[in-house]
Order: sequence, then C-alpha cells, then structure tokens
Amino acid sequence: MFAIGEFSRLEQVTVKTLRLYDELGLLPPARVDAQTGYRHYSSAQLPRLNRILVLKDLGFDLAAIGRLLERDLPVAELRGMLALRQEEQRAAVAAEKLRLRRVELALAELERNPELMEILVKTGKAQWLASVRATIPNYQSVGQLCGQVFAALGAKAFKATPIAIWHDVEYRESEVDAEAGVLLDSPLEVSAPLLCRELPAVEVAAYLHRGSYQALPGAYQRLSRWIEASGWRIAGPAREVYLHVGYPVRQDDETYLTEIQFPVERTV
Amino acid sequence: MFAIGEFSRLEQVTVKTLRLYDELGLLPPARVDAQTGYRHYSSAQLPRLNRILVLKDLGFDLAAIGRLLERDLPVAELRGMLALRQEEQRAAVAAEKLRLRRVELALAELERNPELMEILVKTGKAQWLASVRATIPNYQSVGQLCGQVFAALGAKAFKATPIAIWHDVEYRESEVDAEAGVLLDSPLEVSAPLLCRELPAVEVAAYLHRGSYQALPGAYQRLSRWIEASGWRIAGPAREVYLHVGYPVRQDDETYLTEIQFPVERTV
DNA sequence: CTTGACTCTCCCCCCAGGGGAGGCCTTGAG
DNA sequence: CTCAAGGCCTCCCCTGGGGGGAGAGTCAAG
Repeated sequence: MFAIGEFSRLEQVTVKTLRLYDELGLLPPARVDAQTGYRHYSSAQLPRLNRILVLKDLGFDLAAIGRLLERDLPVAELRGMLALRQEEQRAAVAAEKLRLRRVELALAELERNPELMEILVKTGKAQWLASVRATIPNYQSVGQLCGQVFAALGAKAFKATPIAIWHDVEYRESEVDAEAGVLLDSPLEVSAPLLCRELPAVEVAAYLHRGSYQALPGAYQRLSRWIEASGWRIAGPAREVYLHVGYPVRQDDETYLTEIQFPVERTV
Repeated sequence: MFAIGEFSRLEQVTVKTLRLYDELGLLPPARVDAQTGYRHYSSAQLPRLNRILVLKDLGFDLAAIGRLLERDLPVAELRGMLALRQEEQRAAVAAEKLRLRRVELALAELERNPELMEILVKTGKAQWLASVRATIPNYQSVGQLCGQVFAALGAKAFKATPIAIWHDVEYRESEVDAEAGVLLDSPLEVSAPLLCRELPAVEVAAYLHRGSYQALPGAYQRLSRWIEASGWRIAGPAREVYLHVGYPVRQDDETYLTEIQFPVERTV
C-alpha cells in the first residue's frame, strides 16, 4: 500500500492528477481511510494508471478513457475507437500543417512588404442574393448594374449589402460577365430582370481591401497567389462585397472597404 | 454605424466574441450608448477586426494580438513575433505527427495482438542511486546483487525501490555487465563495493511488464521495436525497475510488476 | 400599442488539472 | 513524551476563448 505521494512518484504523476482520477472514477484508490480520508493505492493499480496515461498520450480525453477502461470492452470496440482517434489525429496534423504554411507565408511576405497579408478562409452561412446579371463593358461599370438593383428593390434593400460576382474565369478588358446584387437574409419576390437565388454556404478566401478600386487588380493577384500557396484551390467565381462605399460613388476613396472573396476547396 | 449583431454578421463572428474583444480592449466599439449600453460599431473598424481574426488564425493568443495591435509597433517586432510563432508552430506540427505515429502504431499492433502496447515516454526527475556493479553469469542472478545492496544498506533502504541497469548493449547469454541498486531521493553515504551516484533526469521509454520474468526478453524486443517505430532512438543502457516483487523472489509470479526503461532521444 | 427581435449584464460551463488556504494526520528526533 | 516538519485532506479560484442561458431593458415595424 502506498500513500498518494509515493504512488504518484512511481509513475511521475502529480497528486492533483490522482485525486482528479479518483473523483472521475477512473482510478479509485484501493482503500480510503474512513477516518482521515487518506487515499491508499496498491501496486496492483499501477497497470491501470499506466493504461490511463498511455491512452491520454494517444489523445483520448478522460471521458473516452473511462469508457475504454470499462470491463469487458470488446477488442473490436477498442479498435473502432482507435481508428476514430486516428482520423481525428490525421485531421489535427493536417490542420497544424496548414497553419504552419500560413505562418511561413506571412513571414515570407513580410520580407517583401511591410504589411501583413490579411487573408482569412471562412465558412459563410447560406444567404440569399437578389441580383441582375449582364455583360458590361468593364469592371467599373458594375456600379450602374448595382444602381439598377437598388432602383428595382427600392426601400426593401435599403440597408442590404451590395455585392458583385465576376463569372469570367480570367481577367477581361471588355465584355465582362458580371452579376450585381444585394445580400439578404431571406428570399424576396423580385421581377425581371432581377433574379433571387440562394448562395450556398461555402468556404471562401477573403481579403479585405481598403481604399481605391484602382488597386483591386493587384489585390486579386495577391489573393490568388496566397490561395495557391496556402493549400487551397479556387472553386468558383470571385465576389466583391462592398462593405463601405460613399455616395456618390467614386473610384478612389481611402475609406472604401471591399472584401474580395474566392470560393475555395482544399488541395491538401 | 452598425449594431453589434449586424457588425458580427459582416465578418462571421459571434456577438459573444465581439463583447469579449470589447472587454479585453482589443476592439472597443466606436460608440457605446451611455443610456442603454448598446454597442455601435463603424465600418472603419472592420480592418481591425479582420486583423484580429487573421492573427488568431496564425495561432496568436488574444494577449499577443493585443500587443501586436498597439500603435507604432515596429515591423521588426512583428517579424520577431512571427518568427517565434513559426518555431512554436513547427514544434506543434512535430508533436502532432509523433502522436499520429503512436496512434497508427497502436492500431497496427492491435491487428496482431489483442492487447495494447502500453508504452510511454516520460521525463523523469533526477534521482540518486546506491548500487553495486559486477559481471554476473546471467540476467537472473541480478537478484543476488540486489540482495547485497539491501544487506549493506540495512534499514536505510527499507522502502526504497530496487532497480537494475544492464550496461551491455546487446543481449548476452553469460558475463552480463550488471548494476543493481536502489533509488533514493537524496544522496547517501555508502561504503565499497557500493557507490552512490546521481541518475540525471532523462527521457525514458517505459513499458510496464506484468508477470513472470521469463517473458522479459519478449518485452525488451517489443519495446525496442516501438522506440524505433515511434521516432526515438535508444540513448543509454536499459533499466529494470522492480515495482512489485514478492518475497521470497521467484522467477514466475503473475503479480510481479517490472518497468523496463530505455533512455531515448528523438530522431525526428 | 404591441409584439417580436435585439441587446444588455451576470452567472455558470467546458478541459485537465495548477495554486494555494486552512486544517488534520503521521512520523522521526530529541 | 512532546514537538516540528512534512503529508494529506477538502474547498475555492484560475487557466483560454468563448458558449448557453436567465432576466430585464430597448428598438422598430405593423
């Protein structure tokens, strides 16, 4: 019989840990003195403690370990939980690697440019889009298309966020296949030429651009380079979300905020 | 000006998160209504929120982000913190990979054997060892060597844990270079042929063996295979810690507990 | 005017323990 | 025998980044 401190030293575990495992029922002491409350452990309990530590080392949480320690656990079930754990661990490795790539990329970019590349991959929610699609002479003309949408919706779109979607895959100097509209929380009845459709929840790589629209092409380039380098692939047409515009709209205002988004999917 | 809910939707952040960032001073709202306590955010705060999210995505904790957001942060310092973050992240990737290897190994071993290989790498504390070293005819004879130690120390070693160290690198049928002794918390004056020395704190791969000593050779094999496969290398002589022996000592008792340890160092 | 959607603060919860206070218990030394 | 040191007990608060919910106040549209 060992006192809790002796027992803790045998397997390099703290006393706190043993008391916690007692409380959770993972490793009740062999005997508890009813008078003093002192816990006493027997050497026959070392294998159980060791097993707990091994399972913890494999990444199981204490609740799962409790289940794994129950008597009569069929081997098949242990195998199943380990296989599950393996999948989780693979995902964890992949996630940590991706984060490392992002850190390395940020550091490399910082060598060239004193500003951080502030790009985020986020999973949006599904939203509704009331929009009109047309071929327009150039990217700047999307403003008029947006104006059409606001004119058609009137007060119903008073506070909605304007957005543009570029359906062309590559950069075009003319005849741009553009869609302009507003984001909504719920579907809306609209009349031609407007359409209302649901934008599915999708992962997008987003860059928040500040200032003049003239700098947008460079931002698109940096964003698409980042996507490639960070382990993603472009999976849909680019979007521009106009988070802050002034009226009347100018091409050049330092306070403008435009979020450029590319739907993406993982390559690694 | 946006209410907190609208603002939260702009960057896919929960309201709870915004309130926390306010409390931590990371992102105080542009205006707080003194009457109602309502928080109001301006679109000019989106870049700051975005920066917070990017830094969080790179793995910084909120305290570090607070420091990084302070005005007049020199680029060199940002670079330094990123480089530090890179090192941490590399370590995190390595640790997750090692854990994945252990899980995969456990699963593979389970295919062959219905019992888990319960091996742990642990970092011990430095301890003192009072021991005698000699060449003995075979592994079983270590019992007599241990007996010498206990006889020489008498009551001073009454409750100490016996241990053996095998100084030969490979398995030997005869003329084993063995050391037997007891583990102590503090140095002890001993007389020849005993020696007292400090065992440094070192990482050991440990396997807790249950039962007969006759099964020890197989345990050594499994342990050394595990060490190789898990990304470690043997870095010193093996030790046997006798956690539970009965008296008189027999070679075969199901309740015996023996921890086999190899000092190890990482290969990856 | 009402109703439903928002927002506020405050409190408890997660996980695997760590740190410490205040008080009882054991053990070895004098 | 007593005394002091060190073990051990329970209880409470803390970690990080929020999540969940209670109870109450606020806002905007019909």
